[in-house]
Amino acid sequence: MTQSKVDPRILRTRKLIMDAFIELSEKKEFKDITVKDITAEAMINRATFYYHFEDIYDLLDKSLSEVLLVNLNCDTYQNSELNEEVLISVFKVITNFQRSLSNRCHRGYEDTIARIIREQLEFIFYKMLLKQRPADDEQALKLTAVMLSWGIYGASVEWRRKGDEVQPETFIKSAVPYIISGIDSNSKING
Amino acid sequence: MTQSKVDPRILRTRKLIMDAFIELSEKKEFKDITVKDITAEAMINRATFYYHFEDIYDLLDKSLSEVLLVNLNCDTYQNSELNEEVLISVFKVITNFQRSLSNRCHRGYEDTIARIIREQLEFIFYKMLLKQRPADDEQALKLTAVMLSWGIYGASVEWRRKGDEVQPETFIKSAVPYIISGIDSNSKING
DNA sequence: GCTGATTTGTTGTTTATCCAACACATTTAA
DNA sequence: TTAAATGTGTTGGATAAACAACAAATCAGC
Repeated sequence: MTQSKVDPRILRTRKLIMDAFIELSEKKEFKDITVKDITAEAMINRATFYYHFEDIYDLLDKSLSEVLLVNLNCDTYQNSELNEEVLISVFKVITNFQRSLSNRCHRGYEDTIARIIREQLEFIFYKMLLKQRPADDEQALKLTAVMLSWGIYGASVEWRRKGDEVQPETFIKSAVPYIISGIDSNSKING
Repeated sequence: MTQSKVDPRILRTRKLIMDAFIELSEKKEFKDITVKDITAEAMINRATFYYHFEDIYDLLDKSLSEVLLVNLNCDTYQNSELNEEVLISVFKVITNFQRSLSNRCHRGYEDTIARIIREQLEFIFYKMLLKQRPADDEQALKLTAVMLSWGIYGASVEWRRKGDEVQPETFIKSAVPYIISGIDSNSKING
């Protein structure tokens, strides 16, 4: 999966940069953070930053992806079934993640964040579907993953719009059965 | 004072190593910590460790020196007088420092730790005396600093021996006037 | 004792990082 | 508007760190 031979300096430096970015994000808004701030906090040269990232938006992208991936604990999900329990669990992770982000004041970058969340969801949903139904058409599974990711993300937006009145778990539970029945029991498609 | 041109990589790596060492010291005893453990925690190569430190004892030495120096807030002391207030303050720092060390289980290295503490005390006392009495003989001031450092350290040993019954402040206050009167008012020596 | 495994230091070569420039864009204040 | 200051992104040459391989010391169990 991941390259086994990657220079430790690269891993260390990426970690230093990302940690510095997370640290700064808790103090300032994203728009007020400069590359210089980050490299100073990370104790690395500014040129080194550009060796690893295109620009600060690329860093935002990759940092959030990684944090989310860790939260989603990808290995766990990839080895379990895409059932009601998992969908509820994923929804809870997403709502938690967005709550932690809003504390860190990334206003104005909702689109980027939304894209990152959807991409990650799509990625793990697709992996799970592939394992669950290896015989099915890949394009169909891919599209299913896309729709599920948009659906889950949309639900989280709706949940926030309602002002966090109910628990994420109870909120998503009302809709999940409709989704699951399409995935779980209606298995005669392409079968 | 310090070199103005030192490669940032050196500072960063030293910090990574020392932080890793402090981190590990909170989990294991010193005797159970290997160079490999430290370099793994610090995310650096083992060879790099030997580029910066002679061995693990050298690291212990330099780490404790630095931590103590930060605690003593050297700049502050160097710009103030060597009076009763300062001596009490220094004594409190030392007792606090030793308490934090005993939590970290460095048993068997009391001698090394004692030496480090005395060397640091001697260093700042000498600097203060030099400023306070620039006209006096340097060797005499140096010896005074040596005796003061041993005295303060010995007092901390005695304080621990009594089982932390009294506050460090009240403990040292009983003896300080005798010390101070020799430094402060009896200024006709060499004068 | 012995054997295998682990740790300790060392060395030559490769590579990621540093640095000092540089041109260009953006902001700030006069 | 202009000028000074600050931030962005790039480059070539210098250097610290990584790596692999090594001998030697230390420690474990037999």
